[in-house]
Amino acid sequence: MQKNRSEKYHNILDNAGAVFAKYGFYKATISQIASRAGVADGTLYLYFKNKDDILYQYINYKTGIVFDKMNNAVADGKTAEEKFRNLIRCHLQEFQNDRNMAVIFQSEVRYLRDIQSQIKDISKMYLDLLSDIIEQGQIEGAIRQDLFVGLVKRFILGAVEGVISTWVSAGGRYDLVAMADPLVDLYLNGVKEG
Amino acid sequence: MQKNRSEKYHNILDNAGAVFAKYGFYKATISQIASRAGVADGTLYLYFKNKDDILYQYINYKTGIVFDKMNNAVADGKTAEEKFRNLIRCHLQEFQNDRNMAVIFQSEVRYLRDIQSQIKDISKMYLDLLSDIIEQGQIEGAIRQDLFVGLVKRFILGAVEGVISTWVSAGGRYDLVAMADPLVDLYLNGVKEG
DNA sequence: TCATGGAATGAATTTATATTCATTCAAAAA
DNA sequence: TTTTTGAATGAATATAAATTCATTCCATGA
Repeated sequence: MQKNRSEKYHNILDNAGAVFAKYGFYKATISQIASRAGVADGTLYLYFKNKDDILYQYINYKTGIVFDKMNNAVADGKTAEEKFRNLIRCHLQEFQNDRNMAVIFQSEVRYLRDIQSQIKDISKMYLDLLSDIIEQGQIEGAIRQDLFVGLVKRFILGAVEGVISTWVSAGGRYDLVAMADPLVDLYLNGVKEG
Repeated sequence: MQKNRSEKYHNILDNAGAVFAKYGFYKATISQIASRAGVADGTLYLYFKNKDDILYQYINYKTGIVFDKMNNAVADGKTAEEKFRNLIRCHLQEFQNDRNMAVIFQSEVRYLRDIQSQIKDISKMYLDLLSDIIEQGQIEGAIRQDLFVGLVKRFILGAVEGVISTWVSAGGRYDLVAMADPLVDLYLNGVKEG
């Protein structure tokens, strides 16, 4: 039953994620995390430098996973539209699969900003993926030329985050991934008749 | 030079906003706020119940102002498209005018969620305005009938918030309101060619 | 069976800061 | 000028929780 170092590290990280998601970083206590992880308070300090470091490691770890999945999703598409649809679907899928992560990414905006220089920055990677997709789409003739690309990228990311945020607030009770196609339709065609 | 009760109250509120925006709610201290407002620590407790109450009052106050402006902006438009454009422009304008507010609304998501039942909820009001605009637009024949309205509303709000968030991260260095028209164009027409 | 060393423990310590309240101040009234 | 009264002060207090570290545990190997 004894776990190796990595298993215990990830066990603490997972439970920290649950506690951070439930109470928020500042209201969460070391004791809550330790007791949920089934270890003593002091044990956390064998694996992490301090409380901040727990959140830092958590975000870094989760970011790495999502990072890879999104890159793969995009690589799986051929046309710009396929790549784009894959990216949005993957995004929704990953956040639906890990609600704690979704809550933390959404709630600890301030913290994320403070550390985003030392960490793989998921937003930056996302925006870069979108740059490539848009450029490819413009070459293919599938996407308008007269776009302010910087704005379009923020527009797209903001809207997905908004949709995820609503899903989180609703307690994750509906299928988030089902939003992918209607969402892509809105991005592509807008809301105007005709 | 002595201020009446209301002036002093608002002076504390403004300075609290600046400190919350700079350090975040939890890292901000009562002493910082008091000293920035030019009063003693204890004085804050003559005007506010406790630290939480300061943020609560701040949000409530700012929400009320923005609330009214947005309602007026929409009322000033005639067609759905005018109303919509006025709303987006007003939104960007108000947040550009008050960067501290923008930062706080963006950073204290968790806190906002925790109190949003006791407070005028700006998101809810916003989504309700959008419902009306979309419905009117569909009647006018300017907006598609085949829309999932719940999604469209979150899509729109999310995208504006994303654009504001980027502006905040960039230190508010460019003109946010200039984004209104290109943004509305994206909502209406999407990114697809043709 | 005993000895060893690294891991885990959790009570005690430290630190930080929110909050209180006895005291002071200052404006207006007498 | 003196008194009164409510506001303001800020040093002292209370509290909560992060962090430390002397002690205990336990798996391993002699």
